[in-house]
Amino acid sequence: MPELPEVETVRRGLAGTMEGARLVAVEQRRPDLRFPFPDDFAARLTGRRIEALSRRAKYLVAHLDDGLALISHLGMSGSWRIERGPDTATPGVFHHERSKLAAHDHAVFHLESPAGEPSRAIFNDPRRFGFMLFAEPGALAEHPALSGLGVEPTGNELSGALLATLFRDRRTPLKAALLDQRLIAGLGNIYVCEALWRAGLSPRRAAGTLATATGRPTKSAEALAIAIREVIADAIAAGGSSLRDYVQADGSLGYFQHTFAVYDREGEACRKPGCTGVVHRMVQSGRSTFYCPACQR
DNA sequence: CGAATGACCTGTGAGC
DNA sequence: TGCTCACAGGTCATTC
Repeated sequence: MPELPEVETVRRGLAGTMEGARLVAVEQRRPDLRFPFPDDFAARLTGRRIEALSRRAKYLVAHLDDGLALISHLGMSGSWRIERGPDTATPGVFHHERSKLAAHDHAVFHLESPAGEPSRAIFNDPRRFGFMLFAEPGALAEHPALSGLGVEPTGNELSGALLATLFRDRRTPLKAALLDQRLIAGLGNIYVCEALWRAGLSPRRAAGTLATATGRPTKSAEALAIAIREVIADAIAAGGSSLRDYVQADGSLGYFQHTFAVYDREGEACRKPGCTGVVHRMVQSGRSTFYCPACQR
């Protein structure tokens, strides 16, 4: 499910319930996801209040009242859902066989709002590429998962000039450079394909060609910066893209997938006005790239 | 050092 | 109706 727009959509869907709520119980239903759960996972969370839920790139961060931070990643197939109202399972007794849980519900966070209303936030992940980590109090920015991340593609920071600086002298294809989380953090396969189409740039083109010999941004660099920011903003406004999994915490679907210009449209007509091209698919660094050979140069 | 490849998992859909 | 294969929104470790 998850590139930046999906994670941001999930964050917004969870924040209203999680922020300010207390964790009255935590069920860890298997020893690991992609990595083992942190030591004493449930014990360290139980009783804590969630002060804020933030996002960095594709990571969600729950900030707890003792300074501990719970970092979570959805991997490829992770999702969260909120259930409201009393838990119908036996209070205090958590069984793996409990009927209301679904397959691949790996962690259940029992919450209580400041007004005393019960709810649950449930993490589900069939492929288990997702993971959860702790950052100790005061050590969030230095956490290995976050410290190497590049610029967020959502704000003014991402400019043509910055792209020129980041990409200068790089011979790697634009597709690979844009997927590199150390440069820009939060783009994934879908939005890289879409941004390159919007900018009219070939995914094969060497990243370094967006900078002049003196490191200044080319017109293409400016176009790409704008395309990235716009496609991310459009996707967030649409609630993300739902392909195989639900995106939003209330179970509703994002609808940006209906707007795709190239992603998963192999053999279909290019949507650029006046372009008679057909969308092609190729594999770059092991991932499908969708593009229009006619208008992406 | 950078860049490419395989590994990690389960589920789904296409083709036979 | 089954079976097999390819492929899926991401990252990390290993190779060259």
